[in-house]
Amino acid sequence: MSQLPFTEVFKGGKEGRQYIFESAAGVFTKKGYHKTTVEEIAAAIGVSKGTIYYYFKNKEELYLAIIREGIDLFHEQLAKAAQSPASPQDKIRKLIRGHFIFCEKEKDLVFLFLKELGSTDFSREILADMLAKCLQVFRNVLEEGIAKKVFRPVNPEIITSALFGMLTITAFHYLSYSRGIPLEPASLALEDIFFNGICR
Amino acid sequence: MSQLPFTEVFKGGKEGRQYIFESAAGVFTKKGYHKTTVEEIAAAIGVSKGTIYYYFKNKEELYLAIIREGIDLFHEQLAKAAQSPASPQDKIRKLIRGHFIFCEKEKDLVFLFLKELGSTDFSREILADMLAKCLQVFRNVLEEGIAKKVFRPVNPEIITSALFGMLTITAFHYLSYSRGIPLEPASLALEDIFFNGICR
Amino acid sequence: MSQLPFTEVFKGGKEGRQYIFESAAGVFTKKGYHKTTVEEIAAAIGVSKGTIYYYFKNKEELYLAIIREGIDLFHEQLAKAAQSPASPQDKIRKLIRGHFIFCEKEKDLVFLFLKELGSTDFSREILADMLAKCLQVFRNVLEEGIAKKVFRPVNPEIITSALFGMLTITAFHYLSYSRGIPLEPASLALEDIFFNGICR
Amino acid sequence: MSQLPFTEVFKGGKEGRQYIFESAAGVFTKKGYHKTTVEEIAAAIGVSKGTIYYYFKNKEELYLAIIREGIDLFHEQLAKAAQSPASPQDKIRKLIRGHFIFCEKEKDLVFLFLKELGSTDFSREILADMLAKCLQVFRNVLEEGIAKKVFRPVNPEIITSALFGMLTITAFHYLSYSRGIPLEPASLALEDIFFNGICR
DNA sequence: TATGAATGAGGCTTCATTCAT
DNA sequence: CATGAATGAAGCCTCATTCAT
Repeated sequence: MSQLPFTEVFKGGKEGRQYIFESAAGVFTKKGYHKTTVEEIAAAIGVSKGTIYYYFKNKEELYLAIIREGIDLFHEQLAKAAQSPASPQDKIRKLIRGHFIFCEKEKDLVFLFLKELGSTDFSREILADMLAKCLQVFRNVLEEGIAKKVFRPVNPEIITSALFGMLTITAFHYLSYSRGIPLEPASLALEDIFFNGICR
Repeated sequence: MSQLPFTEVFKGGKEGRQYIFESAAGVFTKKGYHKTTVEEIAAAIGVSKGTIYYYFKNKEELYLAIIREGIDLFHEQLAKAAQSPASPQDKIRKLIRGHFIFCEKEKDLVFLFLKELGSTDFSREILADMLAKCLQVFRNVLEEGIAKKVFRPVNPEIITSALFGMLTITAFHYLSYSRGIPLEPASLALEDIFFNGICR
Repeated sequence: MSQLPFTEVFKGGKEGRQYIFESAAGVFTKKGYHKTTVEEIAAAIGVSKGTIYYYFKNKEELYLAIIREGIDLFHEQLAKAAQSPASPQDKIRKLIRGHFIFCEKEKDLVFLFLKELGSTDFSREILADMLAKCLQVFRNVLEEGIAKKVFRPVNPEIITSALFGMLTITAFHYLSYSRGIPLEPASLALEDIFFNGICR
Repeated sequence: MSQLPFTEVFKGGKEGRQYIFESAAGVFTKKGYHKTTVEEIAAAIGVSKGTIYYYFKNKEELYLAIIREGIDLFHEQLAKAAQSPASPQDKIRKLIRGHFIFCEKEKDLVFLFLKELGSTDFSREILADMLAKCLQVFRNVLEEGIAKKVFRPVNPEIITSALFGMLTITAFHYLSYSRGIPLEPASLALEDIFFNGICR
């Protein structure tokens, strides 16, 4: 049974619900929500179908729990990058690298997120969470830089989503072709553009 | 650009095409691929279920046709913006506005695209199409600007996806909260950042 | 495929819904609601499971339709007996015989009704219908007799349910042991008791 | 009369028995046999699911035990009413009141009985018990009255079920609309009809 | 004696797809 | 060209029952 990287975050006895939770994530990310059957999840974990329903109300609840957990993990990584007592620029640099590293490591999860972004199914409020929580980390750094006058007084909402979009889509661009993200060149290029712009 | 088979049946020409988009695409977007039934699509278009299968091999082909058609439409808009005999900077400006205008107008399609981006289902090669065709428009302008030395010699692949991501995620950010995109402020802000960067 | 007697009431082409309706009744009455599977119904009719759902929203709707129809049939029989231009006593006599005849002929249906009487499942309002509509027929005759002073001025609500109970439970008593109802003796005995009482 | 195995566990004796009735029987009655889960019963009683299976072979046996116990309780009440050294008429009067009082007090059980009456499931022989044991009480009184020539020489089988039906359905009529049974008026009315008939 | 985690058979329902008309 | 009745495979979920502790 494959373990997703991000499952490492759960330490201690993998009892019941937790155990299912982690294993199911792998299956869901590999095949997507609809193509994954509860039977497959059960088989992958090595328990019976009934056991899934003993711990989770239904397939959807299990799925949402995984999404939510993944977002928390992502947020955690970003927050860590932004917490250092560095300059705003350096924080941005760390966020860029942290973002790429997370995307590379949790590729499956990232695809899952992207799918949910456009979803009208049920996880729209999850999306709100994600944009709210994770974008906020970027925004805080931006606003700090503006306050410290190292950044120009831009509209923080717009520029936050712009920065986040640069990173996300670039990461996705590489990942979707199963190429690795060229961590240093890409990070440097995006820093450069974001800080200095493309014009001479 | 391919015409959907029964486009002409309904009012003919452009109108028929619009008709299809506003019905089938709308339904798919509102409920997602899996939650949308062929029956609903048929009802939305105003034909019977059998008719769908008369023109399309199956649900998936219909869906892909819509995606493809939407991408074509998007590409068309971008290409138009890039064709003008303007400076690279002005072309970028036009692309930014064109991107936002399209996203605002074809909101449903945009959500559909996003959903597909993360898909493991079947439309991965569609995604390739999209990124290839549409990103190429941006890339051509970038490379033109670099060649003309109005832009710095950046890595075109990375910066193209960065620019595209800025636009896409910003548009999505506004649309997902059902706010309209603030066309002029957002366009100006993104131009400014992309051209000049955030640092003083 | 067995035909319930009461299905004779439906003349004309047994199309779709009607056809399923009638055949399903037989299966339901033989095994009861819960022990009857949709698969069995489909098999009994000779159609596929999907066809059931093409015509009925779900198992329950199919069942309720059958119950409702049966009650209507019962009410119809009673109403006919009460419509004759006879004396109240004669109408009572006819109602008694009509009740017994119906119970004998539609034994399966009667058991179905009884089961529903005590049900808390979903058909409680059906029960209300039944008691309201069918008891009303008895009550009208009673009140007519009271008005014409051939009956004593009893409480119509109580005596109606009493008369109805005499008939129903007596019929049930015989049917539940798979004995036929002794039509004439039983009818005469109940008439006699109801009209004259047991005391000398 | 059998004691439910774990009756004594809970408060012991009569109270324990009441406890069982008010919990298990109550749950069964509120939701019906099939819609009641063993888990709910266990929760209502305040034990774990396993405990149910420690004392009862399966759900059905538990259910039948409750039915049987209820019938015993009912029979007990009737027998008490019929044991007094009163006249046959007075015994009938007492049976009528006893019947109503029981129905009012054990409303849940009565609904349960009614449901079983129409059942094709498994408790058909329970029904036989009930009709046999309880009807016999009425019948004994009737035959005593006939022998003593205070009642006319009617067919005891038919008239027993008739009397029983009058009471049962009238009680049910009131209970099913959640109205209380009007004890005195209803008792008097049924006595009157049963003794004297409706005709002048 | 009591528990509750685990099971797995079985039921209901959905819906993409076909095909005779 | 167009229909819509009919299908049946496939999936989700329930819940009575078991058993190790």
